[in-house]
Amino acid sequence: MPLFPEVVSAETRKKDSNFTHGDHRTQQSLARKQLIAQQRKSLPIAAVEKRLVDEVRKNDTLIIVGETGSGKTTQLPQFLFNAGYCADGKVIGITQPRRVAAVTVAKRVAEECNVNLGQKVGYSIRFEDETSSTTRIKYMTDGLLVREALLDPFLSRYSIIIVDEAHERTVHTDVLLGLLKNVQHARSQSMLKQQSFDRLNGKNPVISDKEVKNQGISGLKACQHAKCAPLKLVIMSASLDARGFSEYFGGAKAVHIQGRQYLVDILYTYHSEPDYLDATLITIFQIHLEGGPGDILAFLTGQEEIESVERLVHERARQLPEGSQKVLVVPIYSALPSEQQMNVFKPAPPGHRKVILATNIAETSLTIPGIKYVIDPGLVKARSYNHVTGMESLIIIPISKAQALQRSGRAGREGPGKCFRLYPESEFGKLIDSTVPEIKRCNLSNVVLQLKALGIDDIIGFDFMEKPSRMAIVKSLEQLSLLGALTDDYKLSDPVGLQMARLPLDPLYSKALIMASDFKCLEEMLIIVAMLSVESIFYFPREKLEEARASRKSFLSSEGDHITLLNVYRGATECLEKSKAANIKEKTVEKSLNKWCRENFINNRSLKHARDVHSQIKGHVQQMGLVISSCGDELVQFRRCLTASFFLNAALKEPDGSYRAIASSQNVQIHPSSVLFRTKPDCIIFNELVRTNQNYVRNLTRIDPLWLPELAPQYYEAQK
DNA sequence: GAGCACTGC
Repeated sequence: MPLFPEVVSAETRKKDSNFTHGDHRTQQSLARKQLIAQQRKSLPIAAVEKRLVDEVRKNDTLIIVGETGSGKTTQLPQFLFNAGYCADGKVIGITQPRRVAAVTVAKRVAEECNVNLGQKVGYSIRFEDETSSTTRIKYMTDGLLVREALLDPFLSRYSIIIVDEAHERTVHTDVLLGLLKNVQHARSQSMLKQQSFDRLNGKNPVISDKEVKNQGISGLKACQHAKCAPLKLVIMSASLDARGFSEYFGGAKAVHIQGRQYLVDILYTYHSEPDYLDATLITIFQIHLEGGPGDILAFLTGQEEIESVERLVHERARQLPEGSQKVLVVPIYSALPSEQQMNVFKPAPPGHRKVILATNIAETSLTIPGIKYVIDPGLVKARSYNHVTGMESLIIIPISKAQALQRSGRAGREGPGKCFRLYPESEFGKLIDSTVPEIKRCNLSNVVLQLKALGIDDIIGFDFMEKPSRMAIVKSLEQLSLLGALTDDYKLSDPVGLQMARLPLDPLYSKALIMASDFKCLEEMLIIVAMLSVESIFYFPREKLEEARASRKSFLSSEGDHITLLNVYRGATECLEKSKAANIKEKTVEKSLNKWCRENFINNRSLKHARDVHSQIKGHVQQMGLVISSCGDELVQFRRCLTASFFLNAALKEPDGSYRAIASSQNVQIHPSSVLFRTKPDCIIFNELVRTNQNYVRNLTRIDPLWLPELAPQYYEAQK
């Protein structure tokens, strides 16, 4: 029996790009069209089209609870388009928490509508905009829509905004929900004003400053003249409990759509397992020896666990009786280079069972075909943030009930499956219902800065679905003040605060760019900020650790990690320029860069990302009128600039070789990944403070302690 | 001597 997932498969995507003419092709494309029509008709949501459109018409805000496979993401926007919600050139916007989802869904819907991508149906994500003036159904990431609100506070081009996967509660989703609630209110107010004004046929309606403040929206005046029709909101969630969303939107109506998911048998252990890695290993082989065909997906918490279980599986597989089915172990986690990530999609060779060892990446981000068995130890590595110390930590915690459900669902995509929970059923009852929203677990500086830029001055009074603690907000306000982004009365400062809000970066990095303009090393800082904004540039595979280390030496700077990163970026640029000069095709240029990455143990995905960030940010700073100059070999100048920018993150060496972070008085160690791990200079500036097994600082540069009072007197003079 | 997962006009 076929299963039609909401997101198109890789095979479907391939067919998109291969579209050509010709008789055979025409026949194929006709068959494909029929298949699509058939698939659409058989989706659970197809039966309730009229009812859904009616509910949207009747309710300003509608909550849709849709299970996996209901087809809500691809179908609802088309229903609403057909119901006339794009009249007058208005757009239906659908937000997704992830880029790939926005792209693949948009491609699928364009195909279903039989249009080229970027025409009626398009998508917009960071670095990629596949939309045009004719786009009416627009898929995008939620973060992008928040950014868009900075330019158009009323989101005036949208008639409807659909927030998909709202149950994931990313920071962006939560900020967006608050923002949309404001915009919806403001737009219905503006409509009322407009209507009463039309009746009175007098002058322009006037809205007082007080009202602007009440609505917490800047630029309301700008919208007075343009007729802003009311904004419809649809919040889509996969969690079974819609109450939270409904309450937040003033008792909004919630409807439920059935999904299409095969039955998954849930099995629990009798007792708690003290060693979940060993339990995972035992279960893998129990399934392998006793279970029917089908691949196994085991959820582990990180790279280290995955690598160690991988070794253990290999060892034990050797002891399997002669002639029994073999095991193919495939690891997958975010930091793994993309070529190796792709291995999870390859089917196992004949006579093999595939065992996938994954982090949370396989919970929502990747859908791996062929999974029949899921092993779930019930744990996850999660980020938490201490607002008092500014310390981030990665801790292993129990998952939520919602996560357990999501994980087990991975076994029922293509047929009935089994999920082995490595804990007793009584433990399941003790799990929290859903994961704590990210907004309660992260540094809020960026959120606060963006809200300020949107004209919302009272952050503590802002109507978040779940309010972050007062302390968290106050700390962020303090940090932004220290960076000069806020005035004495906590308003956004001009130009520094405004410029910082415009840059899609951590506020600290935005400030560093502004500083670098004064220090005449903006060229270097652009590179550093881009490199610091991405994950793990260096790749250290366990089996080639020594080679990888030797390779990093060629980029190493004794001044620290920042200049080492600078050297890597320049090395890559040099490689690109060389192959460009050789006048070869663009594809070959890319290939030679990938080869360079492989040879130098650089993660090519991270480097590509850094290059994208670099070019985007460079565009922004140029627009802002900052001068991009280089300090050349005067790297002291650059290190002084790092000091002036990151003065809040300085640490001094203690007699025992550990460090004391000056601002928070915490005892920290240099992270072993730093090039200064052995050198241990007297005074350093760092970018990250992370607690794992110990308190670690990462991404550091050696500085002269005397630079601190000289370059950040506002902080270090007051400290004395 | 060590790196959950996402994301940004």
